[in-house]
Amino acid sequence: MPELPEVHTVIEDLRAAGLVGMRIRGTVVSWERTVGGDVDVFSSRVTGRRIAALSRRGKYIRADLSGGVSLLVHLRMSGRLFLEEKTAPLSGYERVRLLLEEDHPRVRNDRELRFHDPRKFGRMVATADPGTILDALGIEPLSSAFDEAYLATLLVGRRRIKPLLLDQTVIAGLGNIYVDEALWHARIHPLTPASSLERSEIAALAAAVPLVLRRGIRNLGTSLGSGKSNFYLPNRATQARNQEELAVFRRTGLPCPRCGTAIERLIVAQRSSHVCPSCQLAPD
DNA sequence: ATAAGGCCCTGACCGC
DNA sequence: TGCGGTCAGGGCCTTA
Repeated sequence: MPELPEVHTVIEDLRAAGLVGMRIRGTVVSWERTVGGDVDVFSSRVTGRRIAALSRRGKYIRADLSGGVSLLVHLRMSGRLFLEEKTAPLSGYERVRLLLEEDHPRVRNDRELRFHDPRKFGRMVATADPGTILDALGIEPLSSAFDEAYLATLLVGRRRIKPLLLDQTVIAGLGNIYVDEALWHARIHPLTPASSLERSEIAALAAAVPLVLRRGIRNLGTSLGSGKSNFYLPNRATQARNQEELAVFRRTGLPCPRCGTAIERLIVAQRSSHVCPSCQLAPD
């Protein structure tokens, strides 16, 4: 599911639900690998600590806990976070549950943060040194430092543009959806060598990336798949509506919103990619 | 640095 | 209904 806009939405949901300020009074881990393999170490690092702040870095959710510990959550393909009453029924897909209590105004301990993850790819890591993980990430594409000049420096000597944009150590937060959308906006084919982009194309891409991300955030994320049993919904599932504004992603055979040509699908870096063959000309 | 392929996992969906 | 193949929004690892 989640790329930058979806992770952003999840964090906003948790903040609005009152997660910041709550204290972790215990854990229930039912899939050890989610927490890095050692349940006791994980539990002892987080138990008793207060959630002091929530933030995002790339596709990571970062919860800073009291005592200098940070909890890093990566949702990968199917992870979701729910702040729920402890009496709410379990789905069977909860891999980690953080039992919570509220300090104020009077102590309640009837809620828990549930990490729901059918495919078990997600991770929840407790560490005193989050920089070890987060410092490896590239630039935040919504920061003011991400501009045409900076993007140009990332492209020098590099090969195909799409794998470059998906590389989290280069730019942090883009995934398959928003890369395809940004390339369509900039009229760049995903196989184009990054080092061959012209100045005008770099400028277009530098504008398209934040454009598609901000639109995604405004729309509360993209929710794909159909029907009731969609595993890939962000928390505000019923409100996510960016899928209605996608130009090319998973729109194979449908008309390009700009020129009407049928959208085509191809594989780039083992990921499905979607292009308008008229707007995005393939390299030689 | 780059690219391919395997792997981690489960569920939805489609054709037979 | 069952079975097998394909696909999935991510990322890590190994091999050329």
